[in-house]
Amino acid sequence: MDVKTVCLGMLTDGAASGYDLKKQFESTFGHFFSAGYGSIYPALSSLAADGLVDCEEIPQDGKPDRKLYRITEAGRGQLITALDKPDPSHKVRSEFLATMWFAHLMTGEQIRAVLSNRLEEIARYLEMFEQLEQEESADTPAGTRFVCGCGKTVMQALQDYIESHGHELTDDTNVRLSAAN
Amino acid sequence: MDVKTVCLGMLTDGAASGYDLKKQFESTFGHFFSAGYGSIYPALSSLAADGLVDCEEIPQDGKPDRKLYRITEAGRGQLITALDKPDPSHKVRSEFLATMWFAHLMTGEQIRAVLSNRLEEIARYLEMFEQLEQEESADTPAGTRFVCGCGKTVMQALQDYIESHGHELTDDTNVRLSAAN
DNA sequence: ACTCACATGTAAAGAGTTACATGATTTT
DNA sequence: AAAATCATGTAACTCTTTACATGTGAGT
Repeated sequence: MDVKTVCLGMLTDGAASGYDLKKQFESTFGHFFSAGYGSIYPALSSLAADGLVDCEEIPQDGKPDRKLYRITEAGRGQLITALDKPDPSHKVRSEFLATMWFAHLMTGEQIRAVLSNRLEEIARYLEMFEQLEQEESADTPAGTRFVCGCGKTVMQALQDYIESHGHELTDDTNVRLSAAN
Repeated sequence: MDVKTVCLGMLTDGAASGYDLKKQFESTFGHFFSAGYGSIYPALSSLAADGLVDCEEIPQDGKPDRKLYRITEAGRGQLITALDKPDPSHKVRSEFLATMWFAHLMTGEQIRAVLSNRLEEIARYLEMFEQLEQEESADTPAGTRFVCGCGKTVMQALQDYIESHGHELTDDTNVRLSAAN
């Protein structure tokens, strides 16, 4: 599943512009799938060229025309086909964990900085999840609840782990540093 | 931090070949940083060209010469510089979660297949973590323990969440399907 | 007989990120 | 006065993935 397919899926929620989709990539999708304008705009153009979405141009003054995209029947069919894969990937690419793997080559100060920055980002995500939960209503799709629930659970587990085991990294480094001096 | 830097870091553990590094990418690093031969071999060549690693060619019969790489002092310096970033990224790209977001467009059968495949992969990782824990000794670096601990904790949280909330996805779909028929 | 492990590498293709280019309106 | 929001898009660059290319030896 690429950016094109995710955009197509987002449009099942209603018509939207590339700018609108970007906001969704930053908020709700942010913790598991990111995309920038450089992927989104070409994706929408390509979907339109394939007849999977329709585009309505809405003139505006002072800004470029707003392009409102709507999924077509063909697009819906294509999306349902794309969703029919029994083993979708789930990939993590973490410079954070790679860095921590080599913690013995760092100073305690460096490690603490990395850890505290990570905790800050986790806290930002957790705040977002809590806000999303408050906005939830009876017609919030089960998929949305599930994915946000996964995100919240995983972030909390990570937060707990860093808070309870992070010190082991700096303790060890300090031992090594004092032994070396 | 790219594949080159991670390879450099792996070599602080002792000399290794590209083939050896690949095995480490598949096992211990597998859950947070992956790389194939197509990235590893060019990375090692490039590191050697920059004098960050030395290469010793060991003739073998029937197989290509084994190329044993060792990190140099320059390489160690470069690695320590690369590690000095206070905010390393931690990115997830999950087709799995994207698929589940759109669960209302899928059948209960499709959803159950996706969920059970995900649980199987999680179980494989958890088995690996347990085996690694048994192999741990007093001189296992703190970084290794920490990263594996993170992985195990997060995987368990995800497993628990899927097991306790997965049915909400299929329940909802069944309601929708029977309402539609 | 077949498959797995060992062992290296290249080349093309695919995908995404970053930087650039432009510019009005609203909020701080 | 500065920064953020709205709004679109391209082009170059970086990086990874996949497919190809080759071949032995050991285990099942």
